[in-house]
Amino acid sequence: MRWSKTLIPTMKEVPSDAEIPSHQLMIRAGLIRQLMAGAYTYLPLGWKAVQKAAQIIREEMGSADAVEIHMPALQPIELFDRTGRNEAFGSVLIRLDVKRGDRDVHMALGPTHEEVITDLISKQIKSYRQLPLTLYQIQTKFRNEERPRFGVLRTSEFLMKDAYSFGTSLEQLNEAYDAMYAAYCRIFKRCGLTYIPVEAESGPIGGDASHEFMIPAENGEDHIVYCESSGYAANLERAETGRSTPDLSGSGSGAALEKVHTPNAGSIEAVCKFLKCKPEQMIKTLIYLADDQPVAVLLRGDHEANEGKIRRALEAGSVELADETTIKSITGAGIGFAGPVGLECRIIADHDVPLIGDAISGANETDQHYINVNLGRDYQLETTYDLRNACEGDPCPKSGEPLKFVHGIEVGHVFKLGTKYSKSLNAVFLDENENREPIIMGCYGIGVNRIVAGLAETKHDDKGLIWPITVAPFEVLLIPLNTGDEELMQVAEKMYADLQGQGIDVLFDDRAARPGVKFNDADLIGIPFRVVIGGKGLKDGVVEFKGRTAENPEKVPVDNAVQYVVDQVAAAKAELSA
RNA sequence: CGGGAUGUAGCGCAGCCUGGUAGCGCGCUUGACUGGGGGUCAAGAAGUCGCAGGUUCAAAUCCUGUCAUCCCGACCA
Repeated sequence: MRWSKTLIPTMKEVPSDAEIPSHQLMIRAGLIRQLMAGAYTYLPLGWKAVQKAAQIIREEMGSADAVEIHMPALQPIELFDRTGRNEAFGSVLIRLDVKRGDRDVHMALGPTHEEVITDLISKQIKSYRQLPLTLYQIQTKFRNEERPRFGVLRTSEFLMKDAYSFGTSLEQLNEAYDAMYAAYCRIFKRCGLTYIPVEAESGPIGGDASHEFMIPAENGEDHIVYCESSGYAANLERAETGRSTPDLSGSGSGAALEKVHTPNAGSIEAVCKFLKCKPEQMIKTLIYLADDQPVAVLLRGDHEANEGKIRRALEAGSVELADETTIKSITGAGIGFAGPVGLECRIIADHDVPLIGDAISGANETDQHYINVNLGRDYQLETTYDLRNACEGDPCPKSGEPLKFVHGIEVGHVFKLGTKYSKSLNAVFLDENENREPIIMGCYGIGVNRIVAGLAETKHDDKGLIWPITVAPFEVLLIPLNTGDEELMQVAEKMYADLQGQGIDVLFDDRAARPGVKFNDADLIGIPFRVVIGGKGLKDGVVEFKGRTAENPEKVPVDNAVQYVVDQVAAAKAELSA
């Protein structure tokens, strides 16, 4: 491709709307332009990078025996009604009511494709002999994000690879899952990404049924909890702690329980300000409804409740925070004044609660708190659970070493779905004994845009992008320094043609711009290899070859240059092969 | 959806407080010089000051409303 024939609008200045490096660089390097909040046009360089990532995904899906199809973005709302997700998606689902003659057609722009593909399979698969099967597509997904942000990392319209596996048994599901997991590792390695597979919230199947693939990055929205010595890694929702139930015989100094007036102090923060104490000194009492039964959950004041853990501890199907009426009827007080002392409902506590001596808690009376609350004397516990989000420094569940935290960008998610969709959409097969069974499904997503944005976010220096050769929009940037020099241009044109002839993806900077402009643009757009043809070098019969991150260029004889570049490109690719 | 900020030329910004001819840098066009890390000189083009209403002799500037974008939070199958 000739620079003069394509559109690469590079920018010297940082756009004011872009905060994080990937957003700034993708705009400055001419990869993307914003149309509106959460919707971006991919310009030639950006789109080529996306296509290269997509091609790697296709190759690895193929190796894992997944087959590509293409499903509509337009989907009938009725399918979402059948799975209950019309309601569950809420405002995230973009609904369209379209007139056709005298009737309204209700549809949605697909936020994902479980419904569509399960519907397809329910009609096409009848026998266990047709399974297992894994299908995938690369499609634009539409989600009405409440708050699109971080450039291309969170948008309302994005390109996703989604694969779905269909099997007759858990064994088949596990095989498909493992194949996808392995394929994902190969994909992200080939894309040159630094990634961590982490355990994620797994829903109804439990166990190791879900992993997310994260790119560690300061600006990532997800929180990863990990342990260096055991290799344990999980997202914050999922991460367990290695804490255990402490001594439950009693706590505190023996100071007398005392009720204090705390007017309008219904939050941890307000109570701390009023009583001049720290949140760590408080017992936070949250009233939940677990399968419609009220339960009080005790946590240390500075800790965050984890509803997944609470649900599992209670062995409940669903848990949600109780409404104000329920709280009043159980505690006898307004919101913010619940406490364990004298509370007449089931109470479960986090491991850290018994360790708080002379604690402060609500008195189950509006505008009243207790101080010097102690286990054994003032309230009782039979055991404790892990009910809160992990904190930095908590013991690792495997090694007991302190857990560390890092932010991450989620680029992939593999998930064992089970029969949620096959049951609601009647996707069943006939087994060997003529029994009708629901198909067991898995789903596996990759955010294609996020591969590109994640690379931009994590692979750059102060001059610009640094692409891995596999995803780089071009492999080689060929720069003739003086386009007015006919002799030089003849050499350059020949090299351009020869490199293309060797299968090298080369961008030819044929602009009549000054060297400084070309060099700075070259660094900004981050093509892995740069070949410079200049008048001085040519007199000595050499051109300059430089890797994007190399300190200095190497001089290569003109006659060997093409072969040299071909070898370097091959070597760089080999380094990233899975 | 709560909190905060910003809309002036393609990009980055000043001007607004204290109303009175629309500014700067980069980029763009033309010409000359120049030619290995965003060069110099000269001459240009380009803006309904986000939009609507109001106050005023007069509004980029003051007032009201509205739209858009960004940031923090809530949300994110």
